[in-house]
Amino acid sequence: MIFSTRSSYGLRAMINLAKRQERGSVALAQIAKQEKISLKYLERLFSGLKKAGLVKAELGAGGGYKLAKSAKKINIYDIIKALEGKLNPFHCSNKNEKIFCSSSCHCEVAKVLVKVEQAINSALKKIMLGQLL
Amino acid sequence: MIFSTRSSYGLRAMINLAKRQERGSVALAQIAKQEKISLKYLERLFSGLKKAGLVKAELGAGGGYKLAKSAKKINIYDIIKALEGKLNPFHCSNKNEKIFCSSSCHCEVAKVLVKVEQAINSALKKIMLGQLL
DNA sequence: ATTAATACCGACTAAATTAGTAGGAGATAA
DNA sequence: TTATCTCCTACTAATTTAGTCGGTATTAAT
Repeated sequence: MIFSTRSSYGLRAMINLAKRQERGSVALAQIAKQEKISLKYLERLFSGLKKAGLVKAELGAGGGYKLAKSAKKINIYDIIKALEGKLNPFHCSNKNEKIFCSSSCHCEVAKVLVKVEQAINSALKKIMLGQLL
Repeated sequence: MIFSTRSSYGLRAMINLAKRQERGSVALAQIAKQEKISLKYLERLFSGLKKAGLVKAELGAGGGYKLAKSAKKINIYDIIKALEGKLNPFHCSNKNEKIFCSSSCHCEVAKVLVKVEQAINSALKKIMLGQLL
């Protein structure tokens, strides 16, 4: 049971970006090089971060990404959610349900699941990007 | 980011077992049938649960499994750990490390990771199998 | 205008993990 | 002796994750 590398890659990239955001937008190629992450893969991760409204892009030469708001106001929960897509920690134990259950399901296992989900979410929501710099 | 189906299957099976443990040991075939889980797959899950000291097996005809101790004293954390093998929520962001980092790593990402790990673990440790019956 | 640097996009492939199957061997109660 | 169990190892299938490929659109600088 783990977050995928998307989370560590994306978090590292966001930290990298946040550290340098005064100097205007930063090209992904630079971050990719520094953090030793595949550029193409980073591009895809940032597409998600942009959709989530966490970063803004500037197109063209000299362009790049910058944080959409102050690092102090960016929640780690939002970053990881944008990167992972979903944060529900369990498969629904009802095999017919292809979706992940959480509050919608009322089996015994769901009782555990809900607690874990709440614990993860509240832990993540307490941490702001700014605290990690 | 999810627990694998091992956790839901295993938890359901343990709950099933706990509910019937007065009547002596229960054959996995029964649980598999009731919970609609592949017997062969359940066997493998229970092998882990047995190694972790959570259940005891009785061999031969009329045999089966029973809880190694009272359901009230069995921690959900221990069950899930036995089922999943590992509970570290992140890949180490240091690509050279093939292992999962947690307290051993001191990068910025690890700060997040440690909090999440603690949150999950303490949430799981608060729940006993007996509470889910 | 042209060029170089950049984000953006979709389709594909490779690798890893998870889920599940197959075919038994060994133990024990009936 | 037989049927019912756990237990074990090796395999295959399915799914997810990681990463590549090849390009388009946009913009700044020359």
